[in-house]
Amino acid sequence: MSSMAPATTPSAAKPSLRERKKIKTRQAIRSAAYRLFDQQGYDATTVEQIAAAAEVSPSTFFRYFPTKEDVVLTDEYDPIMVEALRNRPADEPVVESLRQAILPLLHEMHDADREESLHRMRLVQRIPAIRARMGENMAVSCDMIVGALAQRTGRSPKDLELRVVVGAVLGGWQEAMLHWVDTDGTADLPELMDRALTILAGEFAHISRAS
Amino acid sequence: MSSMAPATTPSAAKPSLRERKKIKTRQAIRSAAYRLFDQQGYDATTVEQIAAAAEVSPSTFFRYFPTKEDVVLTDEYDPIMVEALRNRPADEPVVESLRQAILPLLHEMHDADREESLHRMRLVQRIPAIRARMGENMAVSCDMIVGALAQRTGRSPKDLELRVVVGAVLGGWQEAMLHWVDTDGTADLPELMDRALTILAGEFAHISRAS
DNA sequence: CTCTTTTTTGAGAGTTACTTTCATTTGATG
DNA sequence: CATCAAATGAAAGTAACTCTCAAAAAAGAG
Repeated sequence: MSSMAPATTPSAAKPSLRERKKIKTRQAIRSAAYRLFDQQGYDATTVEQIAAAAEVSPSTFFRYFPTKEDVVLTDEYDPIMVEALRNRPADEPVVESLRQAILPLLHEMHDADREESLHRMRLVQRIPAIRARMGENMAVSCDMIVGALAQRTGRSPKDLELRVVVGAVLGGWQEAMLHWVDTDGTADLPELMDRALTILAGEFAHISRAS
Repeated sequence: MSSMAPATTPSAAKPSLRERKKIKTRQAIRSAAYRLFDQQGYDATTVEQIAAAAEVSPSTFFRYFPTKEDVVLTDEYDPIMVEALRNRPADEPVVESLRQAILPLLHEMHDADREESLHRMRLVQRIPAIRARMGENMAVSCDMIVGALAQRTGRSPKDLELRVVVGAVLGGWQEAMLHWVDTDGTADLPELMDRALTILAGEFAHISRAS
């Protein structure tokens, strides 16, 4: 999902020297950026400063991150999520599949990167530009998830039901994450998300049709 | 909600000459912008071109629209929505209040501005920068709606249930609108949204707890 | 109508994110 | 070592957005 974690080396096999250098540079840029964001704020920090602090040229910065926002929002979980969704039984209800795909991800994130995730979500909450990009990532994730589910269930990717359900779950998810930030990360994130889904079940159960 | 319509003169009483001029300028800029977007695409159109086509200076452009994206995304419906939510009975279920507040808005939009809404949503769908801003507006709307509902029901604005439900409804709403664009606006938007809510009710009804 | 006050506008210069190009370096490979 | 491909840096360019200040236009009072 949007704005999760910056990949804790996803099972590296045998990185060549070049790869290792690339990874190191990437992380050097990122941590320099976070340091500066903390010191002077996001907007007040220019890309040139980040590049200088990481000891690379500005052009190198943009080679690693297409935009300044991408330093914060790099989503490495979408493919995992799509894969998880593909492997669910074809006749499982959509929401249940989503739950089963999301919760393990949250657990992994919670165990491995809690501090950094919190840091990142705080920026998402505070900086409009980042919130905006988060929204875009959301839309992209939504498309991918809908695509995966459509394929699995043989429906069209334009199917109203699919899209609405996925959109709703992601919308609820985002709010759950923001709530988590509001509590300063004291709550248990996966448990929070589980609760969120239960809430939705309770709320929507009474709706039929009206107008 | 985010990215709806550019206000069809919301019950104008007696605009002074100054006001009238302002409105005219605003619309001149907007229609010039839409014309150019159609001709050359959004990204290829610079603010200077828009200003020139509308016969104002670039500085004037930015006085009317803080960013280029705001030409497309100007939300005049949030206050109406909040007002509608305040006037609902205090013990009404949250989702029902949302439905009752949203549907009339969609009807109004559908009757008054269908063509322009469609035009706008097409840009939302196609242009990443606009989609991003749409996401941000979404978040802002979400906050406002949560705030209104929190006040009405005496809950905290940080209340998990409230936030998750509102987030989910807005997420579903957005997808419904995008679906509407996919059908080229042939569907009836309010009916679509009503259907979306019904779908959610059906989907979430089966969830309880697991893990 | 005239003078004063306030608002709107335009011109221009400045900042910064982001792009593009090209020459140089540096790690990989036979 | 020699050759090839990839990573880097320097530098110039674009366009969105900001800021300042002075001119023009409207509102209001005498």
